[in-house]
Amino acid sequence: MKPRTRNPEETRQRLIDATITLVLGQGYAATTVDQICAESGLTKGGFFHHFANKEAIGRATIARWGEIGTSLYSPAWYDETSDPLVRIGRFLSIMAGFTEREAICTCVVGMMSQEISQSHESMRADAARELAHWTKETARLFALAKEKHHPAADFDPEEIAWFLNSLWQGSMLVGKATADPKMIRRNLEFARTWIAGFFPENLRHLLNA
Amino acid sequence: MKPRTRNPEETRQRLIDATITLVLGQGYAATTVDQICAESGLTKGGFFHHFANKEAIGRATIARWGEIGTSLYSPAWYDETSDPLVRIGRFLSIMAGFTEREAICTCVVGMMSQEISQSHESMRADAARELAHWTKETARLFALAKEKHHPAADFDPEEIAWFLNSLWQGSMLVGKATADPKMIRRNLEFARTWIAGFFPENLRHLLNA
Amino acid sequence: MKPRTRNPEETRQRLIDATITLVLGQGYAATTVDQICAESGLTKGGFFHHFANKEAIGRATIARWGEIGTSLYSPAWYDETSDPLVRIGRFLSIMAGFTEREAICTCVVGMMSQEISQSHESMRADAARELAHWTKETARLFALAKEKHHPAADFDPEEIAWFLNSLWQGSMLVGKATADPKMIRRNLEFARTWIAGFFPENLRHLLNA
Amino acid sequence: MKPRTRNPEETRQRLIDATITLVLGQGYAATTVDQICAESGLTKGGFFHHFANKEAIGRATIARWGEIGTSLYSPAWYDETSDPLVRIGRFLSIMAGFTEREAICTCVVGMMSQEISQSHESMRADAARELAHWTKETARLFALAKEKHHPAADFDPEEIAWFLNSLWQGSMLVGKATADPKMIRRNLEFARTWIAGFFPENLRHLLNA
DNA sequence: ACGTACGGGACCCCCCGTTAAT
DNA sequence: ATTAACGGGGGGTCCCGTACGT
Repeated sequence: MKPRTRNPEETRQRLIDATITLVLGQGYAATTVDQICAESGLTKGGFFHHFANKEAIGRATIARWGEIGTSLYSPAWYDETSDPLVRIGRFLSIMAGFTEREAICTCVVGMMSQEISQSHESMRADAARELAHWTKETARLFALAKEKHHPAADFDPEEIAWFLNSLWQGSMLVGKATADPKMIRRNLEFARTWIAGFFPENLRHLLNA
Repeated sequence: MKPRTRNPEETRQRLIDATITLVLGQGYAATTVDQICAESGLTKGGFFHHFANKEAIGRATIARWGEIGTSLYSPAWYDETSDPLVRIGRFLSIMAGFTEREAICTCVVGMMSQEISQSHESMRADAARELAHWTKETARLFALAKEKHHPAADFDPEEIAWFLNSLWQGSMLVGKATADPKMIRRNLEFARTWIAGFFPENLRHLLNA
Repeated sequence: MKPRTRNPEETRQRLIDATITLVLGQGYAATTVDQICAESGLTKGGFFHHFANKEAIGRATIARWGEIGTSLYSPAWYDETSDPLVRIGRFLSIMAGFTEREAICTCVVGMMSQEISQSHESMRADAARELAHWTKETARLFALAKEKHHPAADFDPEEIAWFLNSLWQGSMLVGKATADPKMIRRNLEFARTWIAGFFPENLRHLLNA
Repeated sequence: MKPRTRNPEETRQRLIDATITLVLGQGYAATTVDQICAESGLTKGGFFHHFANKEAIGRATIARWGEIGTSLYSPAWYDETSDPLVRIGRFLSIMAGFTEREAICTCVVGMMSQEISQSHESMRADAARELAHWTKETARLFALAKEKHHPAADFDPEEIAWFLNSLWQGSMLVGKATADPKMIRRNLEFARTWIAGFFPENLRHLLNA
């Protein structure tokens, strides 16, 4: 009966982190509030002090995953000193690295999108926002590259970014089902050479930095 | 109080079809046996006569989805009279057509993979098998094309097929979250030109048949 | 794991009877589905097979109480052979007898009305219907008496019946709070003499049969 | 984060007033401490500073309702200058007026009695005390009238008062269920003529003042 | 005096699965 | 082959009360 921490913000984080872990493993619907509580050492009474309902923590989890992604990709997205092509290359490498670092290579936003897009409109919108954010930042890299280096073939940065996003999400999905992370990396290498095709030959090596 | 049909096989199909509908809309975990019964006009007792448990119908649903896919793609996969490149082109068009025909463009296997791959090993294996089947048939087209037409650049048919599969799954996922099927079709067009790049220029028009 | 009875109608009755007991003791809101189950030897799974939700059994309980009342009052309400005044007198005696027979003299409909009339419209309507039924049957007795015996003072049978209903409900309420059933009987005797006042002196003895 | 008022007594009143509002609408059991806090703009901590538990505010609410009643009826109960019969008439008119003033014509004490009389002995006693107080003050009027005007028929002031109390409580109960306040007023008029019957004809007009 | 964070428990509902009956 | 009745056990929500700050 002792409040163990007097740090509500940290408790909130613990709850969200637990949710991330659980959702990555089994999805949103299969994740129960009890599990979240057990994982984060809280009781349900405590849980519902921080989140009005399960959907609330679902949305918070999506938002948190967005932040995690941003910090993961920031060496590519926000390093304004390097050449855009270098940053694109680094971006692909970050994703490839992700497949090696994590036990299960999955995306919370991707997982939840599938389950809830028809049934929980507000969560779907949240997920869509995160995907759009990812795409926008990625598209910005392509726009910069297009501006700086006259591309061999014209392209729309946004369309390329959506293509990459889809490939990435799908690769994680299929990779999880087949339990084959190597395939994910191969897909990313295909993407790298495909992107290279848009730029003059003498610059393509920048993508491999 | 009287059995309404004396056609058990049809009843089984009704149950599976109901499950497909429900899973496409809300995923596997959120789909309840009661909902399946309601959707197919049966009661619990009837359900458990045909399927030992929820997982059993899950597996049957995955298998059924595989059959649906096979019949969907068969004009491309099994038309041995046409040129492989024509069949590849047709294959892409079938997928593009799918985005227009269906209210929600989704794949049962893709959806279930996400949710159950860590928690239900046998279902994961089933899903993986279906994905592998898709890939194998698709890879066969690429192998035939490679055999018939000397490709401009070498490639591994299987790797290409996994790439396509991933892109397709990811496009459906992202398309559902963003509610943007046009993007799916754009992604498929990117794939078409990317594939074209592997073959000599004078043959590429075959992909657009 | 053995279904103890194969008599669903009886099970339903057991549930309703348990609800009556519990509601009489503590009201509707304080009565839990668990208590109802414990009292009737069923599990919650069983309960929700018979009733969609708590409100459903609430409504069934109101209806059942109406039936109980009807059979209680039927010697007065439906004995078409006796003089109306005799039947009115018998009616009052039935109520008075009720205060002696029952451990707690209370009315389910009256209790539930109080709690739910602002919050559960459909239940309120059910309760109102039962009260109106009671009044209608009672008013019919007064109408018969008025028709047969020219009353000393004119009166509206319905108004008298509502008055009696209110007095009866209020007496039970106050009697419960003060734990004084004798007061209820005194109130009913006041009512008897008040009613007597409407009829010629030489007939008044009929009310005391 | 700062105590908004430095007036604890007023806060206590706000809590009780909120409880009155809520109990009138939905009863005691259905009223939660959280609702009381929300209604009075306080938090749980504040609530439990003023009241040890839910029962404590229940008892305070009963007491407060008694005070409200006293001030409501004081023009009849405590105007020692007027004739007792005039005061009795006024008393009935006050009740009739209550049915017109209030959106829902209900009595907190009556409502709570029903719910808690079997389960919360101390609250039942409180409610009984309030009902007895009401009766005592009312009985005093009848005793005064009996003393001053030799009644046509003998009566026990207390018994009459309990009768009136029961009728009043029951009328509010039934009136709420049937959503018919006019009936309540009709019942009170019946009571008025019934009371009149105890006094000589030439004095009865005093009751209609 | 009052707010916030939390514990512990229960409430309603429902879910998956079994058994007996038809 | 299909149904109805029921068991057992969560699942999400909320409720009452406490501990601890301010």
